[in-house]
Amino acid sequence: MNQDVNSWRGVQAELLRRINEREWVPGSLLPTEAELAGEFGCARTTVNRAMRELAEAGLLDRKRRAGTRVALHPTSRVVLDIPIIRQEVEQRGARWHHALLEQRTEPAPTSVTSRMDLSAGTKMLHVRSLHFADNHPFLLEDRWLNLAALADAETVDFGKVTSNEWLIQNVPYTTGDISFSAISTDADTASLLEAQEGEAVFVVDRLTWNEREPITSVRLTYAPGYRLNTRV
Amino acid sequence: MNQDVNSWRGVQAELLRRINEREWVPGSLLPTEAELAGEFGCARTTVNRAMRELAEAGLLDRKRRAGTRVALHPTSRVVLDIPIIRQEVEQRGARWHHALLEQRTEPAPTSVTSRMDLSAGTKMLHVRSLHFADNHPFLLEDRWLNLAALADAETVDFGKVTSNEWLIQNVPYTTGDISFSAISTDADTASLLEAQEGEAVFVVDRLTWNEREPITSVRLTYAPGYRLNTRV
DNA sequence: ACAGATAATATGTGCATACATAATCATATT
DNA sequence: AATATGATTATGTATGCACATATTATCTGT
Repeated sequence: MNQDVNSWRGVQAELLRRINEREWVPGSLLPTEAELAGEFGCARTTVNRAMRELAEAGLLDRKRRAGTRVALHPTSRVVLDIPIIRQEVEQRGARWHHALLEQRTEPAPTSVTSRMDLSAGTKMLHVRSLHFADNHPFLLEDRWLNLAALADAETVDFGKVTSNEWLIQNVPYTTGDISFSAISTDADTASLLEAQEGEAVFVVDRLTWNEREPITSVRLTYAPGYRLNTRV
Repeated sequence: MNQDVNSWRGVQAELLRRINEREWVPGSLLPTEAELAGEFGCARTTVNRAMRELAEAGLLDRKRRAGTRVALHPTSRVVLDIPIIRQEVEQRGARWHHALLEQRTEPAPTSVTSRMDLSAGTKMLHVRSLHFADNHPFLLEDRWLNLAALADAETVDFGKVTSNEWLIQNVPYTTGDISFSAISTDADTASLLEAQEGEAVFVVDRLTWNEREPITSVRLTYAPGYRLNTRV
């Protein structure tokens, strides 16, 4: 009974079929929930649930009173699961370890303070560490922690706990901006990652904050050849 | 009345608060839906919806009879909206156009055929085109189309319709693998993108197939400086 | 003590109903 | 013609109820 038309999964499957097989072309108006419920012999609630999820997935556009239409530009929505680094390495079947390069309170560069909306020259906790997969450099983590939000951070030894894991354990709910890009390595980064200077590397910049204030800004510079994979 | 405790959003907000403020620590067992419904003075259905979405988001683990627990390893889940290129350019407030560089049926290189699970040397339709934002090169699209799946494709003029838009209009449901990486430009690509040879660029490789067969393999090489942004 | 049957229970889902809300349409007013 | 007003309607959500399903706990016989 898992795919019956009177289950919401069944209804959803049938709606999907009609969308994919162009029975309902992009932009066209669908029957109302009530009509579909009649056709499928189920409750409107069931149709609603099926359609709601398709709308959340971006396949349908719904408006009260105006009805439901097949989305014109189905921007495919990709879900990336961002694991913590240790997991990412171990998932590849490699042994993980990390080395703390630097842990020091110092004035942050303006590139960091401006992004975090703090005044220039604010002293922050700067943590740099290198993560390894099977003893090869995997990525360089360069992090700035906002001491105004994380007073305890100064007493932690990030050689024992990674800053990432410490944050997950100790900081309540956060939101964040993430951006992915490609850069050429500078000499320092290249030597740490066993890369050649100027080689292209994949970079993730992440800015995290809670309800009231910025928490941390981090740049993850992956060793050459790294690929971030996902499936639609 | 949007955040009342007897609306599912209100319930969800309250549950989130308790999770974030560690009233319910990771791994701990939550009260049952019925109990929470009693506490909040709402129907179990309402609590169910609130909790269901938190479970989908990975914050809760739910099992029948066993109850609901706060997830131990909240792998943050990022949603990337991948728009079609034209939209992406226009969203930045730039004028978009594109130029077809090449459209030719030819044997595909093994790097393509192997990924698509086709025999080496299969003839495919090769389409290369350059997308512009305000007359500056934005990205290079290098696409291979499986003619066995897309017989009509050979008759299309991809100078008029982009291959991307043509595929969306003409190919039913597809799934795909996407991978993001950083590479150094070769001489040819660099000149097309007005980049310097060897400069780091952001690359998206995408492989698409339907139920039975591979459809297309495409590499999008962005001009230097491109960033892919999202929010958690 | 152990395996297997049986009961208990928390979540998962469907339904009928009711009312809320936002967009649209039709009508009346200036 | 432009604008305000109210009716209409499709979706959004809450509720009480019923039953399905997966899992755990308990009981039973050997």
